[in-house]
Amino acid sequence: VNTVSRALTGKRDVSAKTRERILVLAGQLGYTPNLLARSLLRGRSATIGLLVTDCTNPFYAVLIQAVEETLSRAGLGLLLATSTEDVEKERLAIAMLRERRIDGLLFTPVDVDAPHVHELLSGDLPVVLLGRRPAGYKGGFVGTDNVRGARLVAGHLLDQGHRRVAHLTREDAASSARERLIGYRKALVGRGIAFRRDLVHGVPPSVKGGGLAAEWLDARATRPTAVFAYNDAQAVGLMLALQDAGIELPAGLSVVGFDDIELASLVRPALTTVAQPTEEIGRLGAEMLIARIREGTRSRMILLPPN
Amino acid sequence: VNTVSRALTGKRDVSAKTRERILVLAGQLGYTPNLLARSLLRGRSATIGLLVTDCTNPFYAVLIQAVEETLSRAGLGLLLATSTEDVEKERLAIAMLRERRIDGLLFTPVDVDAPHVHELLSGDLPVVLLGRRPAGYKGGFVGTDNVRGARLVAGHLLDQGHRRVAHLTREDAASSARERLIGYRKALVGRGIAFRRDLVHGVPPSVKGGGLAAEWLDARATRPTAVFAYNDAQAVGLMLALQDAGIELPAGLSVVGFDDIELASLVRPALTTVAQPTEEIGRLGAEMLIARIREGTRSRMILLPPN
DNA sequence: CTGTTAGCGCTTTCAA
DNA sequence: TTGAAAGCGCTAACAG
Repeated sequence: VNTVSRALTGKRDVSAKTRERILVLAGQLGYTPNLLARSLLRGRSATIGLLVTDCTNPFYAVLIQAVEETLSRAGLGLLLATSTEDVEKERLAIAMLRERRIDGLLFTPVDVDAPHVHELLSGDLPVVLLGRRPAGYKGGFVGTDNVRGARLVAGHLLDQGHRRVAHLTREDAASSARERLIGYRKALVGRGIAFRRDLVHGVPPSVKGGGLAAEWLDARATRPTAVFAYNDAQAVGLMLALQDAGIELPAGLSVVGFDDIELASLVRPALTTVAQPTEEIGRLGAEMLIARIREGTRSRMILLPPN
Repeated sequence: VNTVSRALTGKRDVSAKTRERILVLAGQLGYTPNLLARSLLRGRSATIGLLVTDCTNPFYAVLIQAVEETLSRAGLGLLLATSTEDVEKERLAIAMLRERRIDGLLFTPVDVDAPHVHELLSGDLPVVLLGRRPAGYKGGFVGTDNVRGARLVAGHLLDQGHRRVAHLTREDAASSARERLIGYRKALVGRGIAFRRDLVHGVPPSVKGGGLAAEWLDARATRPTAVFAYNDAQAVGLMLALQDAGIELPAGLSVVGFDDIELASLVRPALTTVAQPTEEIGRLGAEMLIARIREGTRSRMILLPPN
């Protein structure tokens, strides 16, 4: 048994003849090593967990793809789980992944302040957070500089002369929403314009949410001249609702988004938006986790500039 | 050790008092059962593999989400791999999944006639194919009735009076493309219109591919009055290329697609298309595989009607 | 009801 | 260079 093991894993102390014989036979018999047994012994499963909120979201779809490619190049497997923005489902998913003894976890928390997230981050499992992080967190993280991105794109509207710029946000606990709100505020304040709470409105971060925002706009006495949406899906939903109501864009309302998903370039007029380096987030996150697991490299915070 | 195992897995022969003591202690110690060890013993890993070509494609994104939710409800893990439409990467991915001893595989082959696919399908691992299948295959499959869908949507164009209807296809070995071509042909022949090879053109199944198709159209002497695209991405790419060239739609050209991805409803004019019941494909595929693994139910072919 | 033993397939250590 | 033995954490079978 031992000699076979040594031959197949390419160790030195096997004669060329024996190795040859073993490899041929293994091929004929269709032998596939059992990684479960190896993992049990070594205490490492060569498998990474990825826990996101929703694969359907194009941002996560791209992220998953980038992570998968990076891991597979490193010979690691990918256990995927989704929380569908549900804290309880997230808790169960983490338990499921831990039972399977993942070597590390890439994770987008639903609520960065949930107790089980805190527990996870102070535990032994190597974790790299993607895109969302608790305030004051010092561990591994890769994400977009949301504050900067929001300031950029909201500032763009202001620089075009808009003074009543509304901001669509989301109502759940996503840290990205808080950060984009801060950037929006900074853009205003930096230009000496007062921040007005009543120009901020929370809707779901989806095309449908954008549609709801159109109703909110309609119900207001003085209409904003521009809107900075939390993400592209909202922005497109808003644009379409307005266009379908016969409003000409961008004359009737200027809209900017966030994410630069493919869709942003496919609507007309094309959506002005700020790009998250999504692929890079996935790749760097996976690489950071691999370095942590293999070399024990301490994980850092990487804030990528938006574009 | 045994008593602890029995208590945690909820077996009967443990006194209530002992069980209580064990559960409390396990909680305090943060004990998580090691599924690798259990799997090694039982010969089942409680984990399913899902091998798709590309997570970025919205069709697969929805599929992955549906599969994940079905599996997690059944207490199963999901090992995800992607082939990026590359046959060799696909072969390696299958080996990777087998090493990890998945209990079954949900699979979208790049090329249904590749030797390693044949080998896989005649092996012992329970497999359910999604969306694509080899000719004459008799095992587990869930997919859309592409022939019927194509006939439906191409027929729609013909019924509107179009006579020169072109078909965009893809050039690789995807069985879905062959089937949609057959449906297109049937729609023509059923109405007594001759099939013309020169009205069929292969481009990549993406927005960009649709853009290429616009160039192909321009280069033709007599222009088709309508186009049936392989999928929505192609259709949208074509529409945008024409619109950006100043052509009015649908007056200048009628376009229909296939898939009914979200994007189809977000372009203007909204794209006429035929819906694949994507979520259902994912859910039924996963359920079929679970039934096969747990009850030994023989897997069938399920051809879902398009919409 | 509880404890002991064996063994899943592999790799590490040590002996031949 | 090869083989034998031990043990990773768990559960099935059986003894107490």
